[in-house]
Amino acid sequence: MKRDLDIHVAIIEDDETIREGYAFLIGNTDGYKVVGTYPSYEDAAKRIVKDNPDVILLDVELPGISGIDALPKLKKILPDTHILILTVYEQEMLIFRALGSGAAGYLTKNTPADKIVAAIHEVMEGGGPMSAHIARMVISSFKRNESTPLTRRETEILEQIATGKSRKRIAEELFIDLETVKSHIKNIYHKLNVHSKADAIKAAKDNKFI
Amino acid sequence: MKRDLDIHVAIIEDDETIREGYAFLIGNTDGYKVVGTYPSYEDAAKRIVKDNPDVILLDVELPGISGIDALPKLKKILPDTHILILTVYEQEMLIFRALGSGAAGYLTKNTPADKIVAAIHEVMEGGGPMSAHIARMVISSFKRNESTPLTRRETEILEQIATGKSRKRIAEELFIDLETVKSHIKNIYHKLNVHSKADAIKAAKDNKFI
DNA sequence: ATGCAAATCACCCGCGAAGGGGGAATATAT
DNA sequence: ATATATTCCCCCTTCGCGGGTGATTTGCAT
Repeated sequence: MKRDLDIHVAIIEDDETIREGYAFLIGNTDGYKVVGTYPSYEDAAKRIVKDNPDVILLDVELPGISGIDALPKLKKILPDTHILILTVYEQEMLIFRALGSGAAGYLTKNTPADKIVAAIHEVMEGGGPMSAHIARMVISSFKRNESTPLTRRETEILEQIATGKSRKRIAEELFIDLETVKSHIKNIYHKLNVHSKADAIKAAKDNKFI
Repeated sequence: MKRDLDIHVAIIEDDETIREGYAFLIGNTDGYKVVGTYPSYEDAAKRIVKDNPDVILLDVELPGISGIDALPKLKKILPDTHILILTVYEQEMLIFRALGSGAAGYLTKNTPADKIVAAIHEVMEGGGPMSAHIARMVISSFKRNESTPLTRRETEILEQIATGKSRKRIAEELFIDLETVKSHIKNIYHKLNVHSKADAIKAAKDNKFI
């Protein structure tokens, strides 16, 4: 029984077996209705607006335009539709690009069918479903390196430098003398073994000191 | 039956009812052993190293030293122990501070008991369990504003500026003339209505253009 | 109490970078 | 065709940046 209260789901996935498998599973779950399945972004573009899904399951490895590149385009034509990435890839770059482009969640393809249905529900409730390993990568992207060679003040000043502020402005905002700031910066450069703002920022970011 | 193969769990939580409730639930789950329960960080500090838990459930609202401040201290004395934050608060600042200090996951207290046990297991398997709403906040922290007034090239150059690179260096790395970079920066400043690097970076970051 | 690290301030130098004004020639879409 | 993006060119002044060498004070730990 399909009703209008159902969550409308669309699937963009090139592998027919997987695509129809998901469609069958989701379509036969109470409360869900599959309004469209497409083998590529190009195919989806033609019909997805009038199919008007609430949630799109999007594969990243698609022929033609990749899922990652399709994501911002889909968000543009369907701004209120939630997009769930579904992929075998767990590369950091892909994950962060997808999330930056407005993906609502990121699942790996080994996710069991019931978990995918649960994820769709979670997305509709304002959640952000992620596979365990993905969540770990996302969390560790926040983690700072606690064994920094920099002192508290040095770290603080380096953070200010990273916002593009001049030494003078940093001095004013920290209520210390310009010479003090210069002194700290010199010490930072020595510790990080660099000779410029840009290199210090890069070194610090690479090592998660800031 | 408690064995050495069990996952050793410690609980730091000031509310005795909640603390003992969790301890009972986890302790009576096969495969888990509660090795310590403490009402505060100060109490935990005395015994937690020899109790040597695999996972700590950490409340944020503790008397004395808060859970957030306790987190880096705990990571220092037990570097290989996973810490799960358990709280009623869903403030962005708290969440990101906790994750930045090395929390392995972040659960809200309305999480059902079986989900908490599942989260502990997930942590041990290298996952990063989060409550749905938390995960959403974490994900949206990555999301860029797609309606930027800046062109692609301008965004690209502004990103380079935000890394502290000089205009000359940016020109070299993008294989364009210094004058072109200057031109782009002038346009960026006009569009963002600012008159300095620092203000441009701030404006762009506030609006998630970069 | 003594010692060390952290944080503060001082004055030197040379050079390049930053910010702002003007204009103009090519793409590249739509 | 027209707009926008991207590229390049010239002018100008001010100020910031990187580096050298030093001193002082504060606070924490042994």
